[in-house]
Amino acid sequence: MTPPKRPIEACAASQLAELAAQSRRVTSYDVALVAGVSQSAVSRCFKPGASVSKSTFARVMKAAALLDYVPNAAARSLITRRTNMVAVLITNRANLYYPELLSELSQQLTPHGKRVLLFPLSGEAEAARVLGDLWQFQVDGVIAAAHLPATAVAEFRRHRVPLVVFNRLLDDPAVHTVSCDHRAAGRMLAARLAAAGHRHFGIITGSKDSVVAVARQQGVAEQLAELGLPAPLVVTGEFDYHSGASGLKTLIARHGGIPDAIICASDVLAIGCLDCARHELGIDVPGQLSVAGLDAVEPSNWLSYNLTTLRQPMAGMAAAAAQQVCQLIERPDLGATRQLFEAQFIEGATARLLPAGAAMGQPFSLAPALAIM
Amino acid sequence: MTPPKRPIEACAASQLAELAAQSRRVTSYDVALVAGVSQSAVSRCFKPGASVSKSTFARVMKAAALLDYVPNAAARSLITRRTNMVAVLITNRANLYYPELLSELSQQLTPHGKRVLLFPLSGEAEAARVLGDLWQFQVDGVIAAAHLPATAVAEFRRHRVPLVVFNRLLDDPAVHTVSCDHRAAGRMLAARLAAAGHRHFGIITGSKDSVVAVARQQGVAEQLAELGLPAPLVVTGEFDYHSGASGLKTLIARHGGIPDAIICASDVLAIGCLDCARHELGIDVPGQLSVAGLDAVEPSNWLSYNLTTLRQPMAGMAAAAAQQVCQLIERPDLGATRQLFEAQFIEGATARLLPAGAAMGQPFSLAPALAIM
DNA sequence: TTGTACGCGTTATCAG
DNA sequence: CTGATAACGCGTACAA
Repeated sequence: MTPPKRPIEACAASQLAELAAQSRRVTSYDVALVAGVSQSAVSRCFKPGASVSKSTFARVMKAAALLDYVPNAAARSLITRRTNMVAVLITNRANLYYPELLSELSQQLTPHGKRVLLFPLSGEAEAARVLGDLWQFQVDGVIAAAHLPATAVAEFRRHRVPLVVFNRLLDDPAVHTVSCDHRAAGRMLAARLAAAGHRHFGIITGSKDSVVAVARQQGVAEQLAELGLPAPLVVTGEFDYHSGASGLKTLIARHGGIPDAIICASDVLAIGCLDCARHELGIDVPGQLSVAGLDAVEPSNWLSYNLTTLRQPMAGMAAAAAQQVCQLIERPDLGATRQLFEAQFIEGATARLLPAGAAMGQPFSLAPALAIM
Repeated sequence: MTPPKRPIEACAASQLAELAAQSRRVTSYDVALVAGVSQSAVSRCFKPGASVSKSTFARVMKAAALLDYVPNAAARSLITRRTNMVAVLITNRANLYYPELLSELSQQLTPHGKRVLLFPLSGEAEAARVLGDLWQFQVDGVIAAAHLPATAVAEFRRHRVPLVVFNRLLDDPAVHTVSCDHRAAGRMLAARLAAAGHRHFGIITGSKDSVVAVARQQGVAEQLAELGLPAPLVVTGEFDYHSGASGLKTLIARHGGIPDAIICASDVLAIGCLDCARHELGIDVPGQLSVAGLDAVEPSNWLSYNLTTLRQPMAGMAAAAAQQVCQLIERPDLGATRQLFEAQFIEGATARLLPAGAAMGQPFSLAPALAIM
């Protein structure tokens, strides 16, 4: 195959014509023909760090540009066994309440050359079908920010797909995990509120299949028990604004009055509770009632709310998950790690609190509940 | 290749051992060997609507299950020229303010057997690199909910990738589009406010590269001009809560007092403006000032705000975009369509308004501005 | 209905 | 540094 005497442009034009006639797509072979080199030379030009001479590289790139050639990822991954895709399993809830999660994950994966393939999970029943799809795509790794059926982890292992579980702690310790320590967060919040003298706690939570909410609730209950305080009243609804309001009313009815503090399993619940207390029931928050959320979504720090809550370091967690899955893709046999992030306490103004650091042995007017400690 | 006399399970076990030894992955050929059929028979079993006998189908499926076989999408798409992936180009802004967009798109594409491959765009500079990546993946189609560079549309055409542009109207009429009619929405809002007697308008908008915001602002300005009202004062900031507050202060300074109505280019801006007016400046809304948003994100209908705003029918728009791109994938030569959706007016309680329908010729105490009409 | 043979577009190996 | 050749795993005419 001697280099054609005709100028490369003319050569490209005739090649394009032939391509159109046969309705083929542009391949590395076409580029090779136009550039007057072998097909493997073209391939090498598109592989970073391959050994190609300056001059052939230039010819090939020019030909490629003329023909609008791009390497076909499907063909490439057939042989490299890399698709450069990472699957993200995500529930609609996570999608709605942590919009930054997906952006962060994508942003963090891009520099590694990976793209996000989205697998939304609405219900548990869907999981099986979705996983079936998942294997077909031969993704390099998976980040699961959704509830997985019990058998799923074993399946990932069988199919040898690296898995990083996000924001939930499975029983299986051999699973790579990046999560906020929701139980510790619940404990911290309960401790801060108890220290400020609250005795009677209510909890408003969303549907029970949220592992995150359950862990938080556990933390709260544990801490209260250890402090010798009465067990919290628990009301379960959905995770929406309306459930915060109805939860508050139910709690008041069940407790026979306004409890001291209400902890909500999400900020949206807390805001619903807060609005209902202030605007509907005329309750003074935090004078008569302390309300705390758990999430620190954006509206929680708006002036109208200024919610007492806990912030998950979402960006950092997403970055860690991305990092972790990429590492796992390079070295699949790495031992399982559990990265636990600490929630950050946001004081806000919807709960009565002692100044930070005042809880321990300060000469402060201690509330009755503290005397028990 | 006669069917082995050994039970299929034993056959599968030895095959698996061999696979592990060579660290190959399970292929249709392995399944064929275990099931005692040809490779193409296996292929047919995984193609819906192919002609396979009941008995071979059963044998193949059993063998496949024993080996954990799934067809390799990369290899398949090499032949079929379908990757079953749809790229979604999305800005971080859209990601944050319309979290339901991605869920809806995924949900709507799933029944068509398509999955979403995510391409987030932070800045315009990134677009070129992202597009380069995009072609490699050979996606079946693209939904663009981000600003595209002027040359991009031509590139899509050259690469023969079906494109649906979401929520922005390009000049090129030959581009398939699904969008809310933002200009009409702006006009409607301005008209309603003008009808209720507002004369002096302010606009708080986000950065200028949001086509959506620009279109809305145009609509407002046009309508006011047609009604013979003074041109609105415009303040540009970011799209966040804080910019709403600072925008309000700037507007008051520039107007030399409180304007009659402020229209914000997004609900978050409006809420920032509202909170600042009420909590910081002590302005009575809507008594002294009407505030309107443009988006109807979830917080806008919370009791503390109850914002006057316009809702985009996001779910419907997402469904239409998904539908459109799928249709285009089947028939790429379809003529360009522009689907325009109408925004829904949400009265709320942050703007003084006439009862709906009262604007035209009703015996109503007309405000001064209306006399001009 | 089933099997044979080939091609999809690339990367990897190896000899020159 | 370059080119021939062999995979990669599957779908699909075509013949049986």
